[in-house]
Amino acid sequence: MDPDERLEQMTRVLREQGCRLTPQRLVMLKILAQKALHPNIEQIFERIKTDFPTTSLATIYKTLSLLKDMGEVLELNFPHAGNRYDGYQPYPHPHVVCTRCGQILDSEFPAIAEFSQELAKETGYEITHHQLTFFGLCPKCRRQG
Amino acid sequence: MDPDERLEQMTRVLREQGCRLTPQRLVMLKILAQKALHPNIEQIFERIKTDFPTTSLATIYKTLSLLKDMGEVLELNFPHAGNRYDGYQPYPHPHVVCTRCGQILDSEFPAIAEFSQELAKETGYEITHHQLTFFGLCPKCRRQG
DNA sequence: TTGGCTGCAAATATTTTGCACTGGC
DNA sequence: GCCAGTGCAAAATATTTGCAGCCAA
Repeated sequence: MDPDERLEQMTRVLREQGCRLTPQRLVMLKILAQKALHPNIEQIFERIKTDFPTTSLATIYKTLSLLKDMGEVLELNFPHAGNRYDGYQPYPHPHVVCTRCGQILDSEFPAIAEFSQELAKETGYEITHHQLTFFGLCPKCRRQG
Repeated sequence: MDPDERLEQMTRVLREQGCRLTPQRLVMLKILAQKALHPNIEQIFERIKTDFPTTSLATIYKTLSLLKDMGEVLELNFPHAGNRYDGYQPYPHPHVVCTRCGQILDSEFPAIAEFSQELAKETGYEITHHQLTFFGLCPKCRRQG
């Protein structure tokens, strides 16, 4: 899917849920719909402030929380790179994180879905989602010692 | 391995690294060496305070940081259950977390080691560790709606 | 004996909350 | 015009740092 398509999809869902599409939110959705960006709160904040200088962090937090609850944004918890957000692929998929520079790659590992089902059967848990992250050094940071 | 064995192992490593084994640390190691406990900072703090009421959180944080750096404790980052710590199995392994009550199960998924190597080859990353977590409801919380 | 460890307090960092005002629908 | 959304400030959390005194080795 194209990021523009995804943006349109997100705006549609927001409207359908009876949420308002403020200009601030539109900028935010544009950022989140980008492919392979994985921005953190601060990056979203800085970007929105270029268009709307009075925007507050609280608004970012509130809207992210809304989008998370609607399943339109995936929150990624990376101890080395802070929380990141992905609205382009808002479903679980593996990530590779550079613990030095914070670069993030997307990946996929189909076998995990099957394992998740086995695990649910084994443990009696109702498993709703998962998070798989690989940590290490990206090629660039490896070269820099 | 037995938790007692693991405890002995941890104390040995600490000594070998030239670190001091204070009574506070011994209590802390005993907690961390337990199997399937996965305590958070607060739980460690409360437990140590029963023996040493003047213990401060800063000490807990400092010692945990030390143990993490030595690879003797694994830090688990769970958005729903706060950071947890595992000194019994201080190497990556999957966890199943109940998002309601915070219960945590250990698991294992051997296929992931192979995938990690493939990923390293594919991406050029030097992958050092990973974290795989499944989120959902435990049997008990499922029954409670 | 002594340098790492502890504990207190203060500084940081991060996220949440309350509330009056604003503007999308 | 209504009420969800915004923005400011303050509060609540979470983690780190500095330093004086203590004690395990």
